[in-house]
Amino acid sequence: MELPATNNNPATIQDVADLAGVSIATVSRVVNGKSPVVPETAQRVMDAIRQLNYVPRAAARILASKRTDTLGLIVPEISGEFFAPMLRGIEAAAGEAGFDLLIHTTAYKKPDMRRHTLGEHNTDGLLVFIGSMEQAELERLGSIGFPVVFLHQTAPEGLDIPVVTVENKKGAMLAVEHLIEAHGCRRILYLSGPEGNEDSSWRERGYRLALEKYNIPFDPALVVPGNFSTRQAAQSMTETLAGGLEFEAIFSGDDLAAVGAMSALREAGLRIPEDVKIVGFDDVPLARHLTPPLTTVHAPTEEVGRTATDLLVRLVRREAVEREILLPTELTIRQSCGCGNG
Amino acid sequence: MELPATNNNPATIQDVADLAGVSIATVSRVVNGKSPVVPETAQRVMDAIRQLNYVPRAAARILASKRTDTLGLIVPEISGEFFAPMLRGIEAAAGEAGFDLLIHTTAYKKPDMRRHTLGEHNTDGLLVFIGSMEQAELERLGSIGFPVVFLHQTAPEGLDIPVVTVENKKGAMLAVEHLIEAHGCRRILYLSGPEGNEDSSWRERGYRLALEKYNIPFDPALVVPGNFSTRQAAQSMTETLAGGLEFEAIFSGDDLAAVGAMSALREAGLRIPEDVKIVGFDDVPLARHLTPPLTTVHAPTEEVGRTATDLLVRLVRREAVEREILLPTELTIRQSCGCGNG
DNA sequence: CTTCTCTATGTAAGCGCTTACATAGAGAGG
DNA sequence: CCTCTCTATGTAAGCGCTTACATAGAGAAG
Repeated sequence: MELPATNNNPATIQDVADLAGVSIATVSRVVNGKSPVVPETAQRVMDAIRQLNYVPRAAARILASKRTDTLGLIVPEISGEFFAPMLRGIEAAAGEAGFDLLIHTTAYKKPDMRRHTLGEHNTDGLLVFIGSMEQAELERLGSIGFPVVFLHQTAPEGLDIPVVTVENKKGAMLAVEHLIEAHGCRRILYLSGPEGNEDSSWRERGYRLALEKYNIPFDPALVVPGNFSTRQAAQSMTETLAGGLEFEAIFSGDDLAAVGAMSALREAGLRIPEDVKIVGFDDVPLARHLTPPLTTVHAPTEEVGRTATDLLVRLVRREAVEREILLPTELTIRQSCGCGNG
Repeated sequence: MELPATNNNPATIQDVADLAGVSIATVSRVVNGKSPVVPETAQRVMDAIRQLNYVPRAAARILASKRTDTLGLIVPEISGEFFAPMLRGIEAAAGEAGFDLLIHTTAYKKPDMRRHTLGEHNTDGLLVFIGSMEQAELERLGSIGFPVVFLHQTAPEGLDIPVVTVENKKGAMLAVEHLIEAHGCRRILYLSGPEGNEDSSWRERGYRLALEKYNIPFDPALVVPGNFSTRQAAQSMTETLAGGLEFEAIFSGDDLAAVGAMSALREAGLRIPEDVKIVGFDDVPLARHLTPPLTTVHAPTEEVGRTATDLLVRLVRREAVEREILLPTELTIRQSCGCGNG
């Protein structure tokens, strides 16, 4: 059996050029669909490419063109439920714009060994999720004008970095107001997110504003750490319950914590929503399937990913972009708040 | 304020060499920790690197060295609950071995535009999840001896590709046997995975073997499509319930489908486990927090990711590897099967 | 039939690294 | 003191592309 290529190495642009009887510049033009190339020539080149199974080496392309056609994504951890839809949005938008995606998670990494895994040397722009990059590195990137877009986090002082997030405050207000108006709750617990988390701060602010609106005094004891984590929320709630704190409802900073809280409540023999009502935030895909189905603030997570990516792509292309995009949230009423057929 | 670099472009190895008063070869040696370099020289180079904020361009490195130090991961979709732990294992193992991770999802992609997003041109090896790569491309990679490891899927005929998966059959048997032995169930429904899915086939086989063992005739009507999807399982179950099919328990091909089934059951007014018992497969993080907590076959998903990555790294280094690794599964009993304090 | 304009293609100079090979000193041994 | 070994460093040749610039024909215009 005759082999198409004489040597055993993967074909290069030169091999293709030779086989097609053209110069490598022409091959490059055909591959990139640029400049004028006569259809016949193009066809010859394409045939040669197919015959040799030619695939352009990304590294050579990048080195020569100074573009990577790759977007970087830095997240603390790809925690399932919440992140999946966002990632889907990012993937889709990046793909449509012709960019690849390099993902890097920073959780559980020893911070000493600072190999620059993602940066200007291997991406055209970076999507940075809340709390996953050092200030110093950010400033460095900012100072060289490298395209960066934040997700769910506004830029630190002095750095002009666009951000895409959701209407946290409004969503939280809607949730808490519903608990107050529709269900007459007055002692509402807030299951907060991680210390310093911006989403959580805004949501707490919305929570407080709703209380204020109905002249319900804010009680710091009712703010319980949930850490946006099922496990930690469950533990917190168990302790809180053991402590004898009284409350009629929970507004959870996110759905994952709500799941943990529900789990703890159930174990303590409390019924939802009869004994304790609960509403979450995010509306993760799973929320509707919980028992009872979780009333929660719907956040357009996939849309956030998509929007941020579009923004980044425009930034990479040096187009003008908005400095902040707030995507709308709305209350999705199911049964955990006491509504419905439950 | 004086700027460290005269030009505004990011520093290259040449700039570092100039500043440190050495040749670029020496800088390269320092950066890669190779060959003998006198400590003083190394220190001078490191100082220069720091001063210039030098970061090696990945593309140049790859082009010159023919190594990418990057592993590719191809998955159909990063569906939350199940995939997160696996990804964590992969990320961790790749990082520890000094590799970056390029992730590519194939779901929802038009198959016509076959840009080779991941391949020998930008990775040293590929981790391929079940059903996410075309046969032809696989054969091409196989023919050039490119390192590939399969996740949850055995290699097609004739291709010598190692696979890492879990003891599906054994796990399924354990689950179904438990339902039969401990709870006296005889009419057990199997909520199957996607058509042709290997995990699902093995699990069904385990299900059948367990039935056989107890002389329970297999009833094809009891195999209901769940598609490993919460939504589709819910829909399927709703239809099945409406059809009046009788059964005492459900063995769900995976936990996500179990969630959907539970949701449908609840809506139909059926109690778990009193009216219908259910056990899942995978033991996703969420399983313990469901109502009632889901009895399920625990699969070491993170370990699968880690093991597969280790295997791939060894393959990349041209070391000998096993052709198939089966990680152990075990039954995690909670309350949805009727056990426990529920 | 020139000369001018285009347009399709070729030429060649890098892009920023790695690495085989060359080379220069410094000791060691005689 | 001269030669022989080493060892630390320098030299330079690519790696496989992109792209500015050069060039060659083919018409169009005079």
